[in-house]
Amino acid sequence: MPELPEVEVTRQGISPHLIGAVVDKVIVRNPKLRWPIDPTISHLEGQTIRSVTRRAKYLLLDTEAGTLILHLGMSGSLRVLNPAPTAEKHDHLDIVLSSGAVLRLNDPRRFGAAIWWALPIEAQPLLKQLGPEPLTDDFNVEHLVQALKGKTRAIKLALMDNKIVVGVGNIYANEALFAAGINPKRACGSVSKARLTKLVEEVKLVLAKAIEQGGTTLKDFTNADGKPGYFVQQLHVYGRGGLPCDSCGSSLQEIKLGQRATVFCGKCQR
DNA sequence: ACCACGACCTGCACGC
DNA sequence: TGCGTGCAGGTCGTGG
Repeated sequence: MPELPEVEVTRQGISPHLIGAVVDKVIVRNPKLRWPIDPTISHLEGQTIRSVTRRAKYLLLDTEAGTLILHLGMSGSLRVLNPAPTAEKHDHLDIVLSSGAVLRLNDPRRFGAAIWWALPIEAQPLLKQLGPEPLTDDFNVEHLVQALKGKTRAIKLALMDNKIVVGVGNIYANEALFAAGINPKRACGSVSKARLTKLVEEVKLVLAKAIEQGGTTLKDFTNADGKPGYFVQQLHVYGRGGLPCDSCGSSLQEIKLGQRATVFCGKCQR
Protein backbone atom coordinates (compact mmCIF):
# COMPACT_ATOMS: atom_id res chain seq x y z
CA MET A 1 0.00 0.00 0.00
CA PRO A 2 2.30 2.75 1.05
CA GLU A 3 4.97 4.74 -0.64
CA LEU A 4 6.53 7.74 1.03
CA PRO A 5 3.45 10.01 0.76
CA GLU A 6 1.17 7.43 2.34
CA VAL A 7 3.65 6.80 5.15
CA GLU A 8 4.02 10.53 5.71
CA VAL A 9 0.24 11.04 5.74
CA THR A 10 0.03 8.23 8.27
CA ARG A 11 2.74 9.84 10.38
CA GLN A 12 0.96 13.18 10.35
CA GLY A 13 -2.28 11.50 11.32
CA ILE A 14 -1.05 9.39 14.21
CA SER A 15 1.57 11.70 15.62
CA PRO A 16 -0.71 14.15 17.52
CA HIS A 17 -2.29 11.20 19.33
CA LEU A 18 1.06 9.67 20.26
CA ILE A 19 3.39 12.48 21.23
CA GLY A 20 3.62 12.69 25.00
CA ALA A 21 1.52 9.55 25.42
CA VAL A 22 2.57 6.78 27.78
CA VAL A 23 2.53 3.20 26.53
CA ASP A 24 0.50 1.01 28.83
CA LYS A 25 0.72 -2.30 27.04
CA VAL A 26 2.02 -3.91 23.88
CA ILE A 27 -0.16 -6.67 22.43
CA VAL A 28 1.36 -8.90 19.77
CA ARG A 29 -1.31 -11.11 18.19
CA ASN A 30 0.82 -12.43 15.39
CA PRO A 31 4.58 -11.92 15.55
CA LYS A 32 5.16 -13.30 12.06
CA LEU A 33 5.85 -10.15 10.10
CA ARG A 34 8.78 -9.79 7.72
CA TRP A 35 10.98 -10.43 10.74
CA PRO A 36 9.42 -12.02 13.81
CA ILE A 37 8.44 -9.37 16.34
CA ASP A 38 10.95 -9.78 19.16
CA PRO A 39 9.56 -10.16 22.70
CA THR A 40 11.76 -7.27 23.82
CA ILE A 41 9.15 -5.04 22.20
CA SER A 42 7.56 -5.17 25.66
CA HIS A 43 10.32 -2.79 26.77
CA LEU A 44 8.16 -0.12 25.16
CA GLU A 45 5.70 -0.50 28.04
CA GLY A 46 5.91 2.36 30.52
CA GLN A 47 7.76 4.57 28.05
CA THR A 48 6.64 8.02 26.93
CA ILE A 49 6.62 8.62 23.18
CA ARG A 50 8.75 11.68 22.59
CA SER A 51 8.46 11.99 18.83
CA VAL A 52 7.08 10.29 15.73
CA THR A 53 9.40 10.74 12.78
CA ARG A 54 9.90 9.14 9.40
CA ARG A 55 13.05 7.94 7.66
CA ALA A 56 12.36 6.59 4.17
CA LYS A 57 9.22 4.47 4.66
CA TYR A 58 10.09 3.64 8.26
CA LEU A 59 8.16 5.28 11.09
CA LEU A 60 10.17 5.89 14.24
CA LEU A 61 8.50 6.20 17.64
CA ASP A 62 11.18 7.56 19.90
CA THR A 63 11.31 6.98 23.66
CA GLU A 64 13.97 7.31 26.31
CA ALA A 65 14.63 3.56 26.32
CA GLY A 66 14.70 3.04 22.59
CA THR A 67 12.85 3.39 19.32
CA LEU A 68 9.96 1.44 17.90
CA ILE A 69 10.57 1.10 14.18
CA LEU A 70 7.50 0.37 12.08
CA HIS A 71 7.31 -0.46 8.37
CA LEU A 72 4.04 -0.98 6.52
CA GLY A 73 5.38 -3.20 3.74
CA MET A 74 2.96 -3.54 0.83
CA SER A 75 -0.32 -3.78 2.70
CA GLY A 76 0.16 -2.38 6.19
CA SER A 77 -1.80 0.42 7.81
CA LEU A 78 -1.85 2.14 11.18
CA ARG A 79 -4.87 3.59 12.95
CA VAL A 80 -5.33 5.30 16.28
CA LEU A 81 -8.55 4.00 17.83
CA ASN A 82 -10.37 5.24 20.89
CA PRO A 83 -12.17 3.22 21.88
CA ALA A 84 -10.58 0.32 20.01
CA PRO A 85 -13.07 -2.18 18.60
CA THR A 86 -12.39 -5.90 18.87
CA ALA A 87 -9.34 -6.82 16.85
CA GLU A 88 -10.00 -8.32 13.44
CA LYS A 89 -8.04 -10.57 11.15
CA HIS A 90 -4.59 -9.12 10.33
CA ASP A 91 -4.60 -6.78 13.34
CA HIS A 92 -1.18 -8.05 14.38
CA LEU A 93 -0.03 -5.45 16.86
CA ASP A 94 -1.62 -3.04 19.35
CA ILE A 95 0.21 -0.32 21.23
CA VAL A 96 -2.17 0.51 24.05
CA LEU A 97 -1.75 3.98 25.52
CA SER A 98 -2.57 4.98 29.07
CA SER A 99 -5.29 7.26 27.67
CA GLY A 100 -7.09 4.15 26.43
CA ALA A 101 -6.34 4.92 22.78
CA VAL A 102 -4.75 2.16 20.75
CA LEU A 103 -2.28 2.35 17.89
CA ARG A 104 -3.19 -0.67 15.77
CA LEU A 105 -1.15 -2.24 12.97
CA ASN A 106 -3.10 -4.13 10.33
CA ASP A 107 -1.14 -5.88 7.61
CA PRO A 108 -2.72 -8.67 5.51
CA ARG A 109 0.43 -9.64 3.62
CA ARG A 110 2.74 -9.29 6.61
CA PHE A 111 5.59 -7.73 4.65
CA GLY A 112 5.70 -5.02 7.28
CA ALA A 113 7.89 -4.89 10.35
CA ALA A 114 7.89 -3.84 13.99
CA ILE A 115 11.34 -3.63 15.53
CA TRP A 116 12.31 -2.53 19.02
CA TRP A 117 15.70 -0.84 18.80
CA ALA A 118 17.38 0.11 22.07
CA LEU A 119 20.74 1.22 20.63
CA PRO A 120 21.42 4.59 19.00
CA ILE A 121 19.23 4.82 15.91
CA GLU A 122 22.23 5.64 13.73
CA ALA A 123 23.48 2.12 14.39
CA GLN A 124 20.36 0.45 12.98
CA PRO A 125 21.47 -1.59 9.93
CA LEU A 126 18.21 -1.13 8.03
CA LEU A 127 18.54 2.64 8.20
CA LYS A 128 22.30 2.86 7.76
CA GLN A 129 22.47 2.18 4.04
CA LEU A 130 19.66 4.50 3.03
CA GLY A 131 20.15 7.28 0.52
CA PRO A 132 18.90 10.85 0.93
CA GLU A 133 15.32 11.87 1.66
CA PRO A 134 13.76 13.03 -1.61
CA LEU A 135 12.14 16.11 -0.08
CA THR A 136 15.35 17.51 1.38
CA ASP A 137 18.18 19.39 -0.31
CA ASP A 138 20.37 16.30 0.08
CA PHE A 139 18.52 14.92 -2.90
CA ASN A 140 19.83 17.13 -5.68
CA VAL A 141 21.15 16.82 -9.20
CA GLU A 142 24.79 16.61 -8.15
CA HIS A 143 24.00 13.61 -5.98
CA LEU A 144 22.04 11.97 -8.77
CA VAL A 145 24.71 12.57 -11.43
CA GLN A 146 27.30 11.02 -9.12
CA ALA A 147 25.10 8.05 -8.20
CA LEU A 148 24.10 7.23 -11.78
CA LYS A 149 27.40 7.94 -13.53
CA GLY A 150 28.41 5.08 -15.82
CA LYS A 151 25.55 2.85 -14.67
CA THR A 152 23.79 0.82 -17.33
CA ARG A 153 20.61 -0.27 -15.63
CA ALA A 154 17.27 1.34 -16.36
CA ILE A 155 16.72 4.73 -14.72
CA LYS A 156 13.44 3.63 -13.17
CA LEU A 157 15.19 0.86 -11.24
CA ALA A 158 17.72 3.37 -9.92
CA LEU A 159 14.94 5.72 -8.89
CA MET A 160 13.41 2.92 -6.85
CA ASP A 161 16.75 1.97 -5.29
CA ASN A 162 16.86 3.07 -1.64
CA LYS A 163 20.60 3.63 -1.79
CA ILE A 164 20.11 6.29 -4.48
CA VAL A 165 17.04 7.97 -3.01
CA VAL A 166 14.50 6.67 -0.51
CA GLY A 167 10.73 6.60 -0.61
CA VAL A 168 10.10 6.47 -4.35
CA GLY A 169 8.03 3.36 -5.03
CA ASN A 170 6.42 2.05 -8.17
CA ILE A 171 3.60 4.59 -8.48
CA TYR A 172 5.69 7.70 -8.04
CA ALA A 173 8.66 6.42 -10.05
CA ASN A 174 6.32 6.00 -13.01
CA GLU A 175 4.73 9.40 -12.43
CA ALA A 176 7.98 11.32 -11.93
CA LEU A 177 9.53 9.84 -15.08
CA PHE A 178 6.45 10.79 -17.07
CA ALA A 179 6.55 14.32 -15.73
CA ALA A 180 10.26 14.57 -16.53
CA GLY A 181 9.79 13.15 -20.03
CA ILE A 182 12.30 10.35 -19.46
CA ASN A 183 11.79 6.81 -20.76
CA PRO A 184 11.91 4.46 -17.77
CA LYS A 185 14.05 1.97 -19.71
CA ARG A 186 16.78 4.50 -20.47
CA ALA A 187 20.21 3.63 -19.11
CA CYS A 188 21.10 5.73 -16.06
CA GLY A 189 24.39 6.95 -17.46
CA SER A 190 22.79 8.21 -20.66
CA VAL A 191 20.55 10.85 -19.09
CA SER A 192 21.90 14.38 -19.37
CA LYS A 193 22.42 16.56 -16.33
CA ALA A 194 19.72 18.91 -17.55
CA ARG A 195 17.20 16.09 -17.67
CA LEU A 196 18.28 14.77 -14.27
CA THR A 197 17.71 18.26 -12.92
CA LYS A 198 14.17 18.05 -14.22
CA LEU A 199 13.78 14.57 -12.74
CA VAL A 200 14.86 15.73 -9.28
CA GLU A 201 12.31 18.55 -9.46
CA GLU A 202 9.52 16.25 -10.60
CA VAL A 203 10.23 13.64 -7.92
CA LYS A 204 9.95 16.33 -5.26
CA LEU A 205 6.86 17.81 -6.86
CA VAL A 206 4.95 14.57 -7.28
CA LEU A 207 5.70 13.42 -3.73
CA ALA A 208 4.82 16.80 -2.22
CA LYS A 209 1.56 16.98 -4.17
CA ALA A 210 0.64 13.45 -3.16
CA ILE A 211 1.21 14.23 0.51
CA GLU A 212 -0.99 17.33 0.17
CA GLN A 213 -3.74 15.22 -1.38
CA GLY A 214 -3.58 12.71 1.46
CA GLY A 215 -1.72 10.07 -0.55
CA THR A 216 -2.87 7.69 -3.23
CA THR A 217 -5.67 5.27 -2.44
CA LEU A 218 -5.72 2.44 -4.96
CA LYS A 219 -7.44 -0.14 -2.90
CA ASP A 220 -7.79 0.49 0.75
CA PHE A 221 -5.29 3.06 1.96
CA THR A 222 -6.77 5.39 4.55
CA ASN A 223 -5.14 7.91 6.80
CA ALA A 224 -5.31 7.67 10.57
CA ASP A 225 -8.83 9.12 10.46
CA GLY A 226 -10.01 6.51 8.02
CA LYS A 227 -10.11 8.85 5.01
CA PRO A 228 -8.73 7.85 1.61
CA GLY A 229 -6.11 9.80 -0.34
CA TYR A 230 -7.14 11.69 -3.43
CA PHE A 231 -3.92 11.75 -5.43
CA VAL A 232 -5.17 8.82 -7.51
CA GLN A 233 -7.12 11.41 -9.51
CA GLN A 234 -3.85 12.98 -10.60
CA LEU A 235 -2.05 9.86 -11.78
CA HIS A 236 -0.99 10.28 -15.41
CA VAL A 237 0.49 6.86 -16.13
CA TYR A 238 0.33 4.42 -13.22
CA GLY A 239 -2.49 1.96 -13.81
CA ARG A 240 -3.29 3.54 -17.19
CA GLY A 241 -1.57 1.18 -19.64
CA GLY A 242 -3.33 1.24 -23.03
CA LEU A 243 -5.17 4.46 -22.24
CA PRO A 244 -4.36 7.70 -24.06
CA CYS A 245 -1.47 9.86 -22.85
CA ASP A 246 -2.80 12.96 -21.06
CA SER A 247 -0.27 15.03 -22.95
CA CYS A 248 -0.19 13.75 -26.56
CA GLY A 249 -3.05 11.27 -26.76
CA SER A 250 -1.02 8.30 -27.97
CA SER A 251 -1.55 4.96 -26.27
CA LEU A 252 0.43 4.44 -23.05
CA GLN A 253 2.71 1.41 -23.07
CA GLU A 254 2.88 -1.06 -20.19
CA ILE A 255 5.94 -3.24 -19.69
CA LYS A 256 7.74 -5.04 -16.86
CA LEU A 257 10.88 -3.59 -15.41
CA GLY A 258 12.45 -5.37 -12.47
CA GLN A 259 9.25 -7.42 -12.25
CA ARG A 260 7.20 -4.29 -11.66
CA ALA A 261 4.51 -2.82 -13.88
CA THR A 262 5.93 0.12 -15.77
CA VAL A 263 3.75 2.51 -17.75
CA PHE A 264 4.99 5.28 -20.00
CA CYS A 265 4.33 7.27 -23.15
CA GLY A 266 6.69 6.20 -25.91
CA LYS A 267 6.25 9.57 -27.57
CA CYS A 268 6.60 11.97 -24.63
CA GLN A 269 9.26 9.98 -22.77
CA ARG A 270 12.62 9.50 -24.49
C1' DA B 1 31.01 -3.37 -7.07
C1' DC B 2 27.08 -4.13 -9.51
C1' DC B 3 22.88 -6.21 -10.72
C1' DA B 4 18.93 -9.54 -11.44
C1' DC B 5 15.98 -12.27 -9.24
C1' DG B 6 13.72 -15.13 -5.76
C1' DA B 7 11.56 -14.93 -1.54
C1' DC B 8 8.32 -13.47 1.85
C1' DC B 9 2.37 -13.47 2.24
C1' DT B 10 -2.73 -12.72 1.48
C1' DG B 11 -6.51 -11.23 -1.28
C1' DC B 12 -8.62 -10.19 -5.36
C1' DA B 13 -9.88 -10.16 -10.32
C1' DC B 14 -10.08 -12.79 -14.14
C1' DG B 15 -10.84 -16.71 -17.38
C1' DC B 16 -12.32 -21.29 -17.95
C1' DT C 1 -19.68 -22.01 -8.17
C1' DG C 2 -15.17 -23.38 -8.01
C1' DC C 3 -10.46 -23.61 -9.29
C1' DG C 4 -6.10 -22.13 -11.20
C1' DT C 5 -3.33 -18.11 -12.53
C1' DG C 6 -1.38 -13.83 -12.16
C1' DC C 7 -1.04 -9.57 -10.09
C1' DA C 8 -0.62 -5.98 -6.20
C1' DG C 9 1.67 0.24 -3.15
C1' DG C 10 8.33 -3.20 -0.67
C1' DT C 11 12.86 -4.61 -0.07
C1' DC C 12 16.17 -7.89 1.80
C1' DG C 13 19.32 -11.53 0.85
C1' DT C 14 21.37 -14.49 -2.56
C1' DG C 15 24.17 -15.85 -6.21
C1' DG C 16 26.13 -14.75 -10.63
